[in-house]
Order: sequence, then structure tokens, then C-alpha cells
Amino acid sequence: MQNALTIGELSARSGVAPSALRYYERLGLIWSSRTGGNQRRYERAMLRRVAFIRVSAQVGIPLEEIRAALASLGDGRTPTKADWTRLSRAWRSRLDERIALLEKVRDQLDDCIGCGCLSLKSCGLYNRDDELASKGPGPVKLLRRD
Amino acid sequence: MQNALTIGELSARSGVAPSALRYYERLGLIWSSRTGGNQRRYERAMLRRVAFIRVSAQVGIPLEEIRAALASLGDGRTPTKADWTRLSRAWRSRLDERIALLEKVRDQLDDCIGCGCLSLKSCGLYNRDDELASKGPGPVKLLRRD
DNA sequence: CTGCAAGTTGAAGTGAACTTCAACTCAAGG
DNA sequence: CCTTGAGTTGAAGTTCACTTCAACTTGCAG
Repeated sequence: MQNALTIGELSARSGVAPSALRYYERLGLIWSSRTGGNQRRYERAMLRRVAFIRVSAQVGIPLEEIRAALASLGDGRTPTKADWTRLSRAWRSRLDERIALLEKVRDQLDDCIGCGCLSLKSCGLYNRDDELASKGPGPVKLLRRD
Repeated sequence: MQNALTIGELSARSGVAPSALRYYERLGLIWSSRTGGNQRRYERAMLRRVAFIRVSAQVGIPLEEIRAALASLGDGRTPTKADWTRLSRAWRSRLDERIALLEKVRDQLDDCIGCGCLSLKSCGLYNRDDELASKGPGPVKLLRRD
């Protein structure tokens, strides 16, 4: 068991395509050292970092924001436990928000099932529109953080 | 209070840009009748449909899938209460899955905060990779339905 | 009737997140 | 050594979900 992973190994273990890993590297989300023959070698810790990136991206956070968050962990070095804890907590509140949003949508949908949604005023999903309209133009802001 | 909305009115009340509404119409997600002068007029019921589309899209469901789901509601006509109930239930389980996923990620992140995540074996987020790797190659499947 | 905001079209542009391609070079087993 | 699968690059292509543009036409308030 060595501790340097090739891009293929990192890809296999993270489930992220090699092309995507190179892309992440170009964007500065991950990094590698190089062999004499110019091939990438990743520290095993990069696996954790890639997992974090994927999970965050799937939650809808843009790569640039993820990059910024990770960059706040001391530049280039493997994060310390304290760094990781801090970042995890921040991300957790992000997840909590997202979960709360989905639960709200779900509950509104439940109301809709009840009300039939064709008649009316009392439907949350229906009335939500006017609420949103009153908050100004542009795409619906459900996902936005200010 | 008439019951036909111009594209501008539908836009204002749904919070979706007119260009996006035309785009949805091209994709067959919504439809309109036309005035003598070829301007779109939307039934008020379209407001509910647009709300449904937006909420679904924000939950990460691609427009084409939303279109397909809506198409299952009897073609072109305003859905009956039964149609709507059926669709809502299906969508609800979709939301439930998504919520469950996020909760799982959150809990794993909590474990990570605890374990420091640098030491290793015991971290859910970390070990998840190998789990994924064992399920074959390709991008992480967290969001996929088979 | 006129003025002008609001609407129309098809085509092209945008940005995010990747993937694909061509044309190589590297590394490791037999 | 040699073959072959894995890796390298920059540039271009792809998909999704829209937006922008240019060149018009409509509809309604005054």
C-alpha cells in the first residue's frame, strides 16, 4: 500500500472521472505532485477532499465557492483537524438550510394534495407565487443566500 | 380581473423571466393561446404549473423529466384533481429521497467533525468513496434514480 | 391617433461543469 | 526490450438552462 494515487486510482476510488479531476485541478480545487515522467500523483488525503467537493457540488454549491471554502483551509496544505472542523460546521448549516427548503417544498406539496390545488386560494404552492412576485423580479430565489 | 395572463404578468407573478417562459413553452412544459396580434395569453392555471416546474427544477430534476411527468397528466388539458394528486404523491417520494440523501450527508459530516477526519478509517464521508468505487466507475451516483 | 412599453421571432451568446479529441509519452508485466 | 494500457496537453465540443440581440409588431393610456 503506497500513499500516492495515480489519477486512475483516485478516479476509481472517488467515482469521479479522470477528466473531471484534471478539471478540478485546473480550477485549483485539488492539486498533485508529478513523477519524473510528468504524471500526477495524489496524496491519499486528496480522496477526502474530492469526496467533499462532490458532496458539496451535489448539494448545489458552485465549484468556485467550494474552491474558496477549501482555500480558507490554509493554502495547499492538508487541513488540520481544527480547519476541518470549522469548515464542516459552516457546511453543515448550508446543508441544514437546503434540507429545510426541501421540507418546506414537500409540505407545500402535501397541502396541494389535500386541497386539490385547482380550486384555490388556500394552496401554499399556489400562493407562494404572489409572495415571490412581491419580493421583486428575477428568477425564484428559493436557493439563494444573500 | 380577467383570466388570461400576458407573458409579462405570468412572469411577474411566477418570478420566472419572460425569456424562460418562452423557453419552457418551446420545450413543451407550458403552452398558451394567442391573441389576434399573435401575443401569448396564459390561463391562470398556468401559474400553478410554472410554480411546480420551478420547484422541481430547483430540487435538481431536469426540465425534460418534469415535462414527461407533466405530460402524463392528460395531454394539454388542465389536470384534474386526481391527476394532480397522483403527480404530487410521486413527486413527494422524490423529495423524500432527496431529503434523506442530504440528511445522510449531513450526518456523515457530523461524524467527520467528531473524528477529525484526518485519522481515518472511522469516517463515513471518507469510507463512502470505497463503497462507491465498488459499485463501478462513472460519476458519483448519489442523485441518480435507476 | 399617436407614442411607447410590452410582445414577437429565430439565431446567437453565456456560463457552469465537464467530456472528447488528437497526438503524443510513460510505466510496468512478460 | 517491447508492447500496451494509462497518462499528458491544449483546444474544441457538449449539455443544460437560459439570456441577449436585432428587427420588427401590438395594445392601450392619454
